[in-house]
Amino acid sequence: MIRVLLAEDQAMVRGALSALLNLESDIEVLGSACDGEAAWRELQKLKPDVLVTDIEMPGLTGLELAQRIQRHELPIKVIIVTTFARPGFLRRALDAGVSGYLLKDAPAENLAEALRTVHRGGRAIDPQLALEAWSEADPLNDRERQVLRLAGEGQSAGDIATALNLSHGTVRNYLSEAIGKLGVANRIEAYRLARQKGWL
Amino acid sequence: MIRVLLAEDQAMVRGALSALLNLESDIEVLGSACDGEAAWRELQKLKPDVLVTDIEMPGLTGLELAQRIQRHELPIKVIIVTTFARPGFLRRALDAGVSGYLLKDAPAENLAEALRTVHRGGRAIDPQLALEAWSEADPLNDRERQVLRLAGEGQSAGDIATALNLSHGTVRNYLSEAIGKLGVANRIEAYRLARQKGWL
DNA sequence: GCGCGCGAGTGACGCTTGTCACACGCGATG
DNA sequence: CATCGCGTGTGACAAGCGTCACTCGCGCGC
Repeated sequence: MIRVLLAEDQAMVRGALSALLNLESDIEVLGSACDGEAAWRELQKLKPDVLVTDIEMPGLTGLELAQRIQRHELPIKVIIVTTFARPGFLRRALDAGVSGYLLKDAPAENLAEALRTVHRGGRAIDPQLALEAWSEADPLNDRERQVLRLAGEGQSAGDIATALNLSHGTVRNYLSEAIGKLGVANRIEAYRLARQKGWL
Repeated sequence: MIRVLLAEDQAMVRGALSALLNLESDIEVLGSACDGEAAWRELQKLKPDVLVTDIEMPGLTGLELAQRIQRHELPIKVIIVTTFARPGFLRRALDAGVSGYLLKDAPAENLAEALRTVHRGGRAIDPQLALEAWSEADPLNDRERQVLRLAGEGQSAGDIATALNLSHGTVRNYLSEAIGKLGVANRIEAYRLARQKGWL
């Protein structure tokens, strides 16, 4: 019997996934949580074999949750199930020691299958995403990331400078750098591209 | 027996919802589709009582699908199930004659309940969203919307002008209008705000 | 100690944006 | 018919943006 905890912020999807897994005779859904912190508490109480978690959740994200499990060396496998086919996310997930990474685009049967594979000690990584993940590294450095994030929220160079205690000119230099590295024409495209790749 | 067709682009969520609904003894999932066009074809073949559809799907969106059903006066109720609590979306959905509008944030039991209500001829609208929907009207006109959409993709005034067969100055006038109406400082914020409200 | 790279800042250049006042044509309304 | 509103276009201006060449200081390796 594979004992599973489910973390997913959208209640309807959570309920539906739970129904889906409970159809399997060798899988038991112990419980579910609507955010990372709740999942962390349940985790310690219920001690499941596998945690199935989304990435985007209020408060603690699925990636941070996986990191925390790794740091505490808990004997719990992690499977990430997410909407986002962002190579950067998969990379960070692997660094956090997760055993599975599936897309919500994948057929529903894959989930139970992945659970079994992981429970047996294997790994279940979306194959085409795995390729992309190693093909392209994040070219941005920390400053460029910070600046780009704020620029994407509509802040001007001046605003960003104040927020980061930099000079207005330096901010524009970083933005220019980022735009150049990403091969796009302006900050908006740069933000969109970086975000889509999961570099944020 | 309530006969249901499911339209949802994310295969895993689709499978999970299907499993969820099939647990109910009075509900039968006839089939499912992964985009709007596929749903439209299935609809005519299977003639379900109720269509449960997401909004964001490749090609034809759930809203457009609902409009099409309304125009053809098909005897099929529509329930929208979406991630987005955007007042503008609900508004457009109601204009398209849908009977239900649920958020994926809502508890999973609500879906079956909503299906029954709608099948009985009632309506199932997320209550708190219903309030917001009438509080704020979309201040943008068609041109402003088009221009803002393209601006949000990083296109310059010149690019947008070419795309819409307008002059470069006119595009800037529209953008300025939109920025003013939304009370923000630049195109990026304008895009974000409009998008969040569902005015897009 | 010297040079090197790197983070940060400066100043200048030309282009893009955001704003505004104004003009034109056209359909609706009086 | 005159007039209004509306969509569109123009021209001008200031501010912001993207780029580049250059500077300064600091830590690191040789």
